[in-house]
Amino acid sequence: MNFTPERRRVTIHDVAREAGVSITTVSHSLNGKGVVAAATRQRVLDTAERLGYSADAIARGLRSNRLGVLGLVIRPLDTLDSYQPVGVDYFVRFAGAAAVEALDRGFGLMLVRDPTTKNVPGIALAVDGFIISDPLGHDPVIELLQRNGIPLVTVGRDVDRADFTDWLGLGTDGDTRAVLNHLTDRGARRVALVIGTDTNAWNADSEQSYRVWAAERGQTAMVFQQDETAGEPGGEAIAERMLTAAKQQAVPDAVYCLTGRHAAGLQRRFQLAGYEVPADVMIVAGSDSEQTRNSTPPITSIDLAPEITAKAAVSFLVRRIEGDIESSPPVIENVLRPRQSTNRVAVG
Amino acid sequence: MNFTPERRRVTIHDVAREAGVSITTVSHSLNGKGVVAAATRQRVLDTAERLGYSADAIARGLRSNRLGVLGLVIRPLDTLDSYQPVGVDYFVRFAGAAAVEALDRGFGLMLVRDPTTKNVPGIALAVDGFIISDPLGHDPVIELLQRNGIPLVTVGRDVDRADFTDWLGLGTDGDTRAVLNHLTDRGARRVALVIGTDTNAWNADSEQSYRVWAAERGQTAMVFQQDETAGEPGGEAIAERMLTAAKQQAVPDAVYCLTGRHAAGLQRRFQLAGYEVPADVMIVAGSDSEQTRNSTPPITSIDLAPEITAKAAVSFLVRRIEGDIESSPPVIENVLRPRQSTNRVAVG
DNA sequence: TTCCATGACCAAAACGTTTTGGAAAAAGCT
DNA sequence: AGCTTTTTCCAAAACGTTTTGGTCATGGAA
Repeated sequence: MNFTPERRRVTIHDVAREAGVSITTVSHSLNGKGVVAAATRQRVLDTAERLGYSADAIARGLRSNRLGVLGLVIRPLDTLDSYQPVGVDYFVRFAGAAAVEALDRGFGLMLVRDPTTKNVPGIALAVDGFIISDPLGHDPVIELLQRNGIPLVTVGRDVDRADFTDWLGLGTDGDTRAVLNHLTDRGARRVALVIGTDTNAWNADSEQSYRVWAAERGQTAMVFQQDETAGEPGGEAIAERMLTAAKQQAVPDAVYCLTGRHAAGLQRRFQLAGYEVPADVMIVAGSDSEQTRNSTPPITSIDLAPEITAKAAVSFLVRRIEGDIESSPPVIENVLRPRQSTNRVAVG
Repeated sequence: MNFTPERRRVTIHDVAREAGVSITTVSHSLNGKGVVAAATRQRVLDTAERLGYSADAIARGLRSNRLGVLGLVIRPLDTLDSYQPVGVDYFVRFAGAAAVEALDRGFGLMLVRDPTTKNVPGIALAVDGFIISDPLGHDPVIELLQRNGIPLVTVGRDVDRADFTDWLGLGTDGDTRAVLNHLTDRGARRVALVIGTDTNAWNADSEQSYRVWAAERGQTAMVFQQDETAGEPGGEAIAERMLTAAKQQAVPDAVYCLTGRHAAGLQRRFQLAGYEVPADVMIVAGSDSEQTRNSTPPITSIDLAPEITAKAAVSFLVRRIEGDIESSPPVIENVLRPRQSTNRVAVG
């Protein structure tokens, strides 16, 4: 036995007829809009309750241009081309938290892949607003949404779009300095940085902060780049390059990898070459993940707190949708989780 | 500078005016519905393209009762009350894969929390259909959706609703037998089962299959139950109970825990008591997760292949929505990943 | 009494589509 | 030519709301 019953909703007309009033009065009573006598209003409310009426979201959406749905685009997943990157729990946690927060505010949350591609459902452009996580430089998605007048908020700014200010900072500068200071506190002298290749703010700002920090200390900057999709083998490859440096002097005694997978692979390769972690080289990851938690030794990481970021993003977007032009985006605070990979006492 | 431009869409009327035809003709041309001269049709298509027209999903939804959105409710997450259960990647992968598959079929995917609760956005009941993952017994969500005539498909059946047949099997019986046979092949004599407390098909069917299997072999069934939310400590607690059994005879030499977190905790507690894994006791988990992969030793698990299940669920639901009453749900095949926790040679 | 507020309600328009039931023009047939 | 069929198009209805611009009493102020 299968159920595909007649889809007959109880409409506002039914309530109006039953309560002996016009649909206007029903609408007003339910939404507290017009002026309606208390007694009448109560009668309408009761019959609506009795009939199990609730306004059709689509019809309402058509009339009031407000669907009650937020769109979420996670750009790194678009480029990763797989939505199941094993061990990367940041985005999942982000999406889950965003969904819950949206629900709490009376919105649904729709996951959407790059809406500039063909075959994207029309509904994508009908949502009330978008959260774009980690946009690329000159991101065409932002372009498209702006052209359609759809409110949007990004998590991490578009590095090539200085005039767009509705973004939440990721606290990248603070994080980077926290990591670098943590490392030098433990005696690191030559800290290298490994970033990804996506043109997003996380990569760009981390590099920028690192270079400034290095310059302040008169240290030569050592920046390596590796594709986000390369995973642990990508980390190994970078380690390979570091180890085969021309002069032994140039081999770093601490490495800050933004992604956890690079960090895990890199640490393994260093160990294979006979380096002790943390004694000979210390490792830090910019994003906590399964790999950082479970490497041997466990890798010190920034816990990116996607739940907090997601909540903030939803709340910020909702304010924008509701016409709050002023409120400025909150600043996200992340926390450094020291683990064994940097558990070394400072050397005078 | 903030962008909240006027949200003025180009409508079907604009296209009609520009092309010098009626809106009927535009609609027909675009949807290939009526009969329209090839030349006219092309002209309409061109102007639509030129004006960047695309039909408003809401208006279309109102008229044709079809929004282009699927709803996804993951019941275990409703009971877990947190959407960020660390280490549980099954549902994230499920949601991601479902979103992608839905997109490929021209649908959006909306994450929804238990829609029977208050404060759920009206849009939830306006979607074209629902996927309910792991429904509870007599699940009120199913009840609600059926009352509203919304097509739905469940992943894992509602154990208390025999008349509802639109569900995808999880292959639980096959999985259970595969695990149990794997264990006896390696010499297990007293296999215990640890299930959760949710009244879903996974728990129920696993227990059922286990009991039948035990009866077939004349083995006394040892079934333990532990709350899903209890996590690793919950697994430790169960191990505690096993170890303090009245007679030493009753201590199992192999344990099949459905959830990875129970398995990890249980294994740790056994090791603490001086048991060697897999020599003294073998452990298997019914759901691969971070904990099973990274325990010491790594725990043999069923890889639940959420991507395949999700794809199948979406495809099944879409067929239902499109009125295909016949097609019967596909059967999911999962795979057992042997790891060190059962790496023992059989004892004659 | 006349006038003007005010309170309570409602008819109709509007939102942007799809679809129904034609109508007008063209073509074919006898 | 007269009739029927086919082709091509369109006006209007419908989907279920919200909102606009009223109408009609009622009551108080002049």
